[in-house]
Amino acid sequence: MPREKAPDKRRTPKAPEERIRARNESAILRAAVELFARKGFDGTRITEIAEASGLPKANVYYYFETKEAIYATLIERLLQGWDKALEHIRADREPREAITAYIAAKLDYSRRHATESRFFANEILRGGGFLSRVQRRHMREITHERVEVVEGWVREGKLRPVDPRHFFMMMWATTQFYADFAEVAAMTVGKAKLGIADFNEAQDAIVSTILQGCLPCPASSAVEVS
Amino acid sequence: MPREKAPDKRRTPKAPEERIRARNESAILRAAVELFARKGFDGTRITEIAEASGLPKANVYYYFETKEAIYATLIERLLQGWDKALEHIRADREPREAITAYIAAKLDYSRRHATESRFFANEILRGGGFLSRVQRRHMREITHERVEVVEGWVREGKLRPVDPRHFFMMMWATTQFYADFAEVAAMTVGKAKLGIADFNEAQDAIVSTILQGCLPCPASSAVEVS
DNA sequence: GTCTATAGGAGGATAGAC
DNA sequence: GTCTATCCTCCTATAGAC
Repeated sequence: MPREKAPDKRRTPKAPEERIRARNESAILRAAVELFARKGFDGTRITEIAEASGLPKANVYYYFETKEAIYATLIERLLQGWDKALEHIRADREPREAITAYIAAKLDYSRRHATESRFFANEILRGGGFLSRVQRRHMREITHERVEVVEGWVREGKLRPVDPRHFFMMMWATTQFYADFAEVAAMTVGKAKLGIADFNEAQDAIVSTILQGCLPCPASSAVEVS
Repeated sequence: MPREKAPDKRRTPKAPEERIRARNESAILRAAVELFARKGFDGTRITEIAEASGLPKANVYYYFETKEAIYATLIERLLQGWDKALEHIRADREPREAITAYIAAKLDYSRRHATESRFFANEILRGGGFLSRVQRRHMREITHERVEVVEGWVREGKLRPVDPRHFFMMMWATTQFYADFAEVAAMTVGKAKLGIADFNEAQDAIVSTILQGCLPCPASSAVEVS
């Protein structure tokens, strides 16, 4: 059983230099996403990223060739998680459950990944020019798939005849708001900062309004299900 | 007949220098709001504003002391129009009409003043640090007034018992989306750019879903009123 | 009111010692 | 892998001629 190459310690997944690299890269990206979210690409200085990640500026350049490279890495990363919440919208689920789960998942994302959400919002405000054609295409396709699911529900009479694309955007916009416009949301609920209780209240309000708004009326008499 | 001072021409409302000033200031502000909306405060260069407004850079400094001054002027201007759409939410109106009018007005604003909307969105993403205490206070109060109107409707049983603050934000977020995330919205409806037809479709979808979602169920059988 | 010129400083990026 | 020193560009802002 003994082998001449590395005894058996396949446990340590990486060499020490690799670990340093991983740690520093992640520190840079964490700092960068925050800054890009607040000040945009052009407004963010490499010096700021360096300071916020606790590294000298030259080290940032050691790990990432340019500012664009940092930004592109973050965009790529973001889009990898893009499909997550959408997966709840599946044709084989009942609209009520699927929609409830989707809204809950998106609100949860807004709460726990507010910075990433704002980073993306900033990129869209910028005009989305950093999104590659491939990435745009991916977004379009993934969205369209889910719109078709909603269309199916409408055809089957499981949903009132509402334009699926705009219905979809309603859920999207509403949940995103709590991340991107957190200051406004906090102001509206009358607090300095949103807490988990506020997100729960938001979820109740959104889910109940949307469900009532899109489910066919006959079923709506049983709306206050547990 | 030569007279030394201008004879009787009180017609021109302003002296010629005043007119030049008005024209140039407005050109600067128009260019600036566009750039600030896309790239944020830190990301926007005075040079760009000068180029976009067709003026030499030094002239921009002649009309506005600093970049902050331009930004502050735009913020102030924006907040003056802040209350407009909210005025539809009045206690003496029926919820159905008030909500319909509010959504229509906000969507109309999103369509016709998308840049201003995006400028504001950018400021919020920035953290809202350019809003003065007075301005924040104004926003808080004006919002709270309208939330109270919705609360009143709920108490009177004219609306289902939904948290008025979150209900309010739903309308806000949904309508704002079509300005701030116009690229995403266009992608979702499958076009290169949103047209007026898309806004009309959006309005139908949002109004019908929201009304159905918030009006008490008994009344909802008559939902397809003219 | 307009515009050229420039001061004074900050930013992105790199070279090269350690 | 780390960091100092530095190049060069570009920016905000101002001075002052026209």
